[in-house]
Amino acid sequence: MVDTLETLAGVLKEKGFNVTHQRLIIYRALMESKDHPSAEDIYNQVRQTDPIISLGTVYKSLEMFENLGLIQRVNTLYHTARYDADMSPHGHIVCRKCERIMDVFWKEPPEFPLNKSQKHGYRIDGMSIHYVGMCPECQKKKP
Amino acid sequence: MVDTLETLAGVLKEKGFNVTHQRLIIYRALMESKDHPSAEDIYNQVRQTDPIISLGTVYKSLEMFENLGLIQRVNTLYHTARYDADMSPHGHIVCRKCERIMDVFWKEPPEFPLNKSQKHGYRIDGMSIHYVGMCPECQKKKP
DNA sequence: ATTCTTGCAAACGGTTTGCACATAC
DNA sequence: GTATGTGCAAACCGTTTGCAAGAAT
Repeated sequence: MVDTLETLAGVLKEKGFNVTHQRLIIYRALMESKDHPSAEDIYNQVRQTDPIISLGTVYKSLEMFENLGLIQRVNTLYHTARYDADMSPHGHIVCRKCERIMDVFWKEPPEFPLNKSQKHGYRIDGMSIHYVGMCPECQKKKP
Repeated sequence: MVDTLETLAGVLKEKGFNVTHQRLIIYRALMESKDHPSAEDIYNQVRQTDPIISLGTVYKSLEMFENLGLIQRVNTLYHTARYDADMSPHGHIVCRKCERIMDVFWKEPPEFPLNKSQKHGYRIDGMSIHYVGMCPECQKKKP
């Protein structure tokens, strides 16, 4: 996560990309969100202040931020991609019913280094830990 | 993973589902595959012996097997769902370029019990560990 | 002035759905 | 004979793409 929008602007400039109003508000919406929103969630959020922004722009900006390593997509088993501006090491718990996602933090983030044979020749760039379960609200509902 | 197709038939009967030719060959195709195929991969495989099977049936059967806990969907960040008949605890390495998936086994499969505050009230049903990287073939290609 | 970016709308692709016919039991 | 499952095709929906108009530098 970039600490401030000024830092985002710095990264964009440094890489030769323009600093646009849309990129700033999209990044801010994700940074201020705590519930791992989808592209459409972000779109609905930013539309409140910029009613003519397009969903396509949201997708293009999110893809760019991800390529720059500023945000991550969260791994779920479901149809819709979810995003997270928090790049510190942490896991996720996903509700199998409503797909709500919560963060899991550890005092010491777990590490699972792989040995040579486990790597199968891959270069490893990252690791994620992911729990599946049911959130408190969905546990109360009838099946 | 169910050891044999006879066991699959047993599970289906026990739950009140019919044992059909299609379900048997779909499960077998997945069980015998080592590369975490997509629904369409499985469809192309079973079509070789049963040319009039439909892709819809493949999807419906896979969903049923997943609900019965006989197979799992593999967590990738990409558009297409991938399936695995191996239900023993293991992780996956996914190539960010070609999306090839390899298994990761440990002598002692890692466990990460969560404490009360980490669970956020969720009931936890499972955990998965997931590496992102680049496979040997894609490392050789130019970007 | 030039390059990059946006908004729009159509296209795309994996998945789901509805239903008449077929199959398992 | 009845309930369940299949094949087919259309619908669905999140995402991507192409391009003319607009904004950033």
